[in-house]
Amino acid sequence: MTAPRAHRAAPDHTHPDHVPLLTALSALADPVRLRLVRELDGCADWERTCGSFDVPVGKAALSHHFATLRAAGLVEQRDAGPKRLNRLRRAEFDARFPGLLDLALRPDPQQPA
Amino acid sequence: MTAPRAHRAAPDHTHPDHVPLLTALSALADPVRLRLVRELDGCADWERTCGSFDVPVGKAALSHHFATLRAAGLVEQRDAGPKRLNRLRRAEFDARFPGLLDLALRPDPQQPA
DNA sequence: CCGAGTGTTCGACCAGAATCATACACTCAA
DNA sequence: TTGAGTGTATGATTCTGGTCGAACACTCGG
Repeated sequence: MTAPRAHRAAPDHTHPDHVPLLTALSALADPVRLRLVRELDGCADWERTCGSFDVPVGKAALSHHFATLRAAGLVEQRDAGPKRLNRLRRAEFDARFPGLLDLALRPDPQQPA
Repeated sequence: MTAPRAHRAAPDHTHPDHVPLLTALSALADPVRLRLVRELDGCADWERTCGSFDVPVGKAALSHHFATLRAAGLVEQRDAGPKRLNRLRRAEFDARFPGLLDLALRPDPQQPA
């Protein structure tokens, strides 16, 4: 009857509405996180697990980056078994910071990477 | 006849078009620089000298912040006697990063400062 | 009840950025 | 030519943030 009880602590999210501008800018001003956001943008919601991203850092750092993205209101996470699925908060984040996400996702002419 | 020769090295600028996205975001993701940009926005071009800004840092740090802003294509400087006048590169920067400057200048509901 | 897979937490380390105090360079006016 | 005003450069210090390795927690399938 009841939904499956969560034995694992749910990740703490911050809604974009409550995110300071400096936090949002800092979150995006990192090459690894920018790459995560961009890669996430190419996929459907709840499609990607944390470990499925092609970034040159270890598990620990990756986990930390996702925590930063959650705190900045950029990413939402949901537990699915042992994995954790991700979703880019496009609409909410864009409502709080109009145009910023578009800017981050647009290919950068000055960044050949 | 000739224009007054520059005895002082002219500050090195970077046009917004040549600024990587990460550089622009990092430049704005700092409380002091954000304040400089905002304060500069309230004034006419070439109106403010470097020392005329109300920020809680010493001269050296302030000079460094202006160098960062120049490198990010956000600010242009011109020598005027012993002083150095500043101008916010609104149009050029907005053309390169549409909406970003507006976002930085908009009052932040989550930042009571 | 294990064991593999996934992600987090902890501690430490390191690189880069921000800051300061000091010294320096330049410009203008007296 | 001197002095006040303005900004930069240098070196040292401090602090923040990104990173890793290892240990831990949780889930699911055998």
